[in-house]
Amino acid sequence: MATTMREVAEAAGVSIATVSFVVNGSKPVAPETRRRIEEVMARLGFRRNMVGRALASRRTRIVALVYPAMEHKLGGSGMEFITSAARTAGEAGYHLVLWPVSNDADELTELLGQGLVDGVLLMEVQLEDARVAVLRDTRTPFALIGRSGDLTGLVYVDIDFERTMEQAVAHLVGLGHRRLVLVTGSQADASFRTYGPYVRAAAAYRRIGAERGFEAVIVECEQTTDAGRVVGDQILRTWPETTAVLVLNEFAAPGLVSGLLRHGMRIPEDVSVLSILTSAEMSTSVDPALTAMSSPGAELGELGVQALIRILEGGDALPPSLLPATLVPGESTGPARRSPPGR
Amino acid sequence: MATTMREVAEAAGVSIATVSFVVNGSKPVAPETRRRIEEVMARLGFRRNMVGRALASRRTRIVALVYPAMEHKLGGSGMEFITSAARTAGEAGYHLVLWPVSNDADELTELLGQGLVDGVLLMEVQLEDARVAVLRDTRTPFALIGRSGDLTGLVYVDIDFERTMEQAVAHLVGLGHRRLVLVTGSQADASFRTYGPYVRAAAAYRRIGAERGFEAVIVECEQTTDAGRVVGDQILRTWPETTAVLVLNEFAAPGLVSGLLRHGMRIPEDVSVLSILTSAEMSTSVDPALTAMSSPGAELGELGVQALIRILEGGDALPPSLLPATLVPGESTGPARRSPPGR
DNA sequence: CTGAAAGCGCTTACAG
DNA sequence: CTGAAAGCGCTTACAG
Repeated sequence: MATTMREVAEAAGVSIATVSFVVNGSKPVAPETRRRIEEVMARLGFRRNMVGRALASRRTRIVALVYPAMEHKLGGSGMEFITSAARTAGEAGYHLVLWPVSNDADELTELLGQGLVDGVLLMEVQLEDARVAVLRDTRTPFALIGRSGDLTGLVYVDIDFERTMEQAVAHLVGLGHRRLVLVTGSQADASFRTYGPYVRAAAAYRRIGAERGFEAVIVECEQTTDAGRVVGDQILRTWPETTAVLVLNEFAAPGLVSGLLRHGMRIPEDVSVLSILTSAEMSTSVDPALTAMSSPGAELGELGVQALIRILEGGDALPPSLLPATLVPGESTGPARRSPPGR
Repeated sequence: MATTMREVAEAAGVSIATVSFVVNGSKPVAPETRRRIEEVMARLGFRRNMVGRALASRRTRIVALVYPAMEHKLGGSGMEFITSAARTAGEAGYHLVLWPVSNDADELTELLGQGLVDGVLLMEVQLEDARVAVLRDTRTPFALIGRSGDLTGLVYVDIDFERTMEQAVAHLVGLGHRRLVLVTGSQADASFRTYGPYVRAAAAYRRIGAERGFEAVIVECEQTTDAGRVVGDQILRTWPETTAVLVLNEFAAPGLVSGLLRHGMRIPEDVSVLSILTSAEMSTSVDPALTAMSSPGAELGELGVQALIRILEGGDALPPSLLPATLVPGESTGPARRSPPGR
């Protein structure tokens, strides 16, 4: 059905090697010969078969996106991330396969053994991650989205938690807030125990608090609306002087807002809420619309794929990229109140 | 690095053909020979290389998920859908590549020409879709998620809009509602002009209205929170006797709720809201939590891949599957009010 | 600048 | 039941 290189070669009266040279630009070819070959290729609608090419060149130009099957910590920006990764791969002549795997290292080993992919983009990396060991042992080129504990020799892109938290705090402090609470995700669940984002954001927050001289209050909370409501409660009872809450927990943020509203708090007049690493859909679905530090999902996907392909093409490794989230104004933050909230 | 079949054959003292027979179970092999080969394979950690296999068998066992790059009509259940599709493929020994393409048919033609995939799962199909023509012309096996206009000879899975709308209406009518409004997505945008879900849901709704003897009021609305608020307004002004609203527009639903609340309506005491084809995250992020007809995202992904693989393996085509959404109780629907809403 | 040839790792008629 | 051989569609030293 599809035209092969051999057919092109015959029709152009050359060897298939020569056709290969013009297709790949891998060796100089006489202008007239090249013209003839190109004309034939266009006429026959030739496209080089990726499988033959892969077998001969020992490079499939396929990369795998490996992520935990069960969870969707990616949150609302998941599709954005994945689409961006796939498009970036496509633009570089690569393809992206999806490998939603269990945490079990064996499944990844099995998949790698099939020889289908040249490299792996590993997501949702935990501070200790068995999959990183598998990739190293099998000498599979890989890049991380997010960071594991030992960064020696690793290529990764991640969110810049330092700058993200700094901007978040600066936004609130600029509005006069001094009494803040940070709500992160729960790490009670084993798979979250060493989940980088919470750990790093909390660390950055503590540092900033120390520098600016405020107490860094941090509360953990499950990734659900209900848990968000409960935390709203808890904050009002335990730290009644709080004027602003930062939430790094996309699925709890709406609950936190409605929890505060139900207690008669006005947002942002009585309490400001700033949601960190949130998708636009989630931010605007809440009333009042959340002011948010918007997740750089698409950029992470693009940079991650670029970093991986760079390794595959033998270039110098890209330096680690850290991307801050960007502040997207909403209606949930405003000037700090001067006195205790009125009822 | 990786062990090849030839190495296994040598170590076991047989031909590579025989190794192939035991790996594939494609021909009977003497028990003792088989045992020896299996022992060697285990010892050397042999895994059959997919690329060599693909080239020789003329089947890559890779399928592509083709979807429009720019839009994310999948909404909140997008990741769920894609993950389910990838896992189902994996369980059948296939891989799933992601092809976010423009609506431009050329890009798809180009990708198909590379010979990388055995078949295509086509998403977000419009009632008239150029990509379907490309797939037919290139004789690429494919299955649809959603239906295009001409269904002759097509394999597809889709949401069962008839049953979904019937259940939705039955839920509300059971609560005493008789004055309903259906809010769908806007079709002003060209790419939505012939977007199946809106067309089919509206048609089903009209039929049900006619059967049950109520007026089928339908309003279109952009896919944003703000547009949802405006529509809330419009409904209260134009059809003040409305006691329940059905929304087939995930991103407008939160706005519709807050719009109604801002006008002093109580939900569900004054007006019930039932959100159709919504993700759990979106439903629970709203206060009050939305009663919803939950999108069968994961099931669609699974069935779509199964239908496609069935074609690839030469089995009888699966009959079209239509999956209804399932009612997930929330707090946004309740008994119809008896009199005009109080202020 | 161009070609003949080996080879990538498998599958699959064809013989025996 | 097993093997020798051709071949899938390319790439890539190696010669010339």
